[in-house]
Amino acid sequence: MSRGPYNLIMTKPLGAPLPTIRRLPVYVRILKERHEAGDIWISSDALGRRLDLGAIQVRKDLSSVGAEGKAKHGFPIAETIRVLTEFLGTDDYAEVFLIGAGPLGAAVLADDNVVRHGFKIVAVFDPDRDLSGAEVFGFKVFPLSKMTDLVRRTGVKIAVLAVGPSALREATDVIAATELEGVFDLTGLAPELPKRMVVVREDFGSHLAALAGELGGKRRAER
Amino acid sequence: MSRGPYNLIMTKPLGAPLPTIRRLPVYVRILKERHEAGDIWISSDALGRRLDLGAIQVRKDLSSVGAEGKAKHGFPIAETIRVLTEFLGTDDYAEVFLIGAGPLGAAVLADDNVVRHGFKIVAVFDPDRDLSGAEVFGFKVFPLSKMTDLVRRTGVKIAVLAVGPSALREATDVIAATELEGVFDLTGLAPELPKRMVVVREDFGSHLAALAGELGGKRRAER
DNA sequence: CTGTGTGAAATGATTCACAGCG
DNA sequence: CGCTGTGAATCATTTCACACAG
Repeated sequence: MSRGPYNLIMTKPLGAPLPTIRRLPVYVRILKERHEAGDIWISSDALGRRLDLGAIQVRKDLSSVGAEGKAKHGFPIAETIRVLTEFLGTDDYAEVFLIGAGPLGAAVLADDNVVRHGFKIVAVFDPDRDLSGAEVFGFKVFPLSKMTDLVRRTGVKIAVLAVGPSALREATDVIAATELEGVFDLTGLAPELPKRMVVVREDFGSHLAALAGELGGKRRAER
Repeated sequence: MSRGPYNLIMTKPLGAPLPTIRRLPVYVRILKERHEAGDIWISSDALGRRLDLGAIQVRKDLSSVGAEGKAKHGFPIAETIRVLTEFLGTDDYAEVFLIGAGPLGAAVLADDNVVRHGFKIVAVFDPDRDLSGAEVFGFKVFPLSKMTDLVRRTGVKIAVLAVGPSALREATDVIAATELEGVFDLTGLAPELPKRMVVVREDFGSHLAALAGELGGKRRAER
C-alpha cells in the first residue's frame, strides 16, 4: 500500500499491476519447488492449479513481466525463475536488516521462507540495551543506534520492523534518519514513516480479523 | 484469496467487497486507539489520513457495513467499533487454535495485535511429541492428535497453521478431518486444504519479495 | 461552512475468445 | 491437438461530484 491519496498528476507505473507483483514471489516459490524436484517445464495450468488461480491469469502475469513460454511445453522453469527474480529485483534487495529481537523478530530469523525467497538478514538491532550483545538464532544483536551508520556503510535498503509499542517511537526516528528505501512493518501499529519509503504492513491480528470477517460474510450470504 | 478459479454460477456476496472487509480490522484498531485516548468522534478524513487512505474510501467502507456518521462531528467512535466488530463477527470467531509451537507459533502467542483485535488463542498443538506437555508463553502444548476431538468439543472455528515443512502433511491431514471453517496459513507452503475452508495465507518471505518488487518497479519507473 | 452519503464515472484487474505456434 | 499470447469485454473497486444535514 502507501499509494498516496491525492495523486493528481503523473501516477508512476510500476511496470506491472501491483496485484501481479504480489503474486510473482509466489510463482517463484513454486517454480523453485519444481526446479528442485527436477522438472524442466511447467504449464500455466499446472502452476495455476497449485495456487487456485486460473491459467489465464498466470499467463498474463508472466507475460506482463516478459517471461515467455513455449506452446506445447509450457514455461521453462529455470529461465522463468531468472526473469521473475530479475524483475522483482530480489538480488538488488537481498540483504535486509531486522529491527527487534523479541519473539516476532526471532520468528523472522527462523523463517525458511525468507531464505527461500532469496533474502538474508544481515544484522539484527534492538532498542533494548539489555539485549545488545545477546545472540538470537546465531545473530548478534546490535544496539539500534548503530543502524544509521550501518545502513550508510552497507547500502542495505530494506528493514523489517518488528518491535513492540514501547520501542516504536525510537525505532521510527532512527529509520527516518536513514536512506532506507523500504520498510516491512510487522508492528501492526501503522507508525508514520517518511513518504519516500515504500512501506508494506502486515500483522497477524488484522489478518485473523479479516478471516473472521470473510467467514461472517459467508455465513451472512448463506441465509 | 482462495476465491476459486471457475466460479461459473452463483458467486456469493459477502455483504461487502473483499478489500473493504480487509480494511475493516484496521479501522477497528485505530478506532480503539482513539477510544482509549478518550476521543468520542473521528472524521473519515482523520481516520483516512492515519492510514494513507482517502476520506471518501473510508466513508464508503464504513457505510457499506452500516456504520453511520454525523455531519460536522464525524463517526461516533464507540458505536462504530460496535458495528464493525459485529459485522466482522469477531465475537463469533474469537477463540482460535494454534498449530505449531516453534518460533513462529511463539510469535503469534506473544503478539499483542492478536489480542487487540479481540482474538484469544485457546490451545496450542504441535506434531512434535517431544514438545507435548512443554509450555510456551504460559500455554501448555498438546499433541496434534488431540485436536480433532477438541475442535468438536469446543466449537472453535479458526486455526492458525504455523508448522514447518516436515510436519506439514500431518497437520493438514488433521485439519482436513475437522469441521474448522477457516485456516490462517503462515507456513508459506500453500498446502492443499479442503475447499470448504476459507484460507488466508501470509508469509514473511513473499511479502519481502513483493516489497522488493515494488522498489524495483519504482526504480524502473524513474528511468 | 464542515462534514456525511451515494449514484454515476473512471480506473484497474480479471476473464473471455480466439489467433498462432510447435 | 495442447498450450501460449493478447486485444476486447466483463467485472470489481476506487474516485468524483454533488445533494444534504448539523
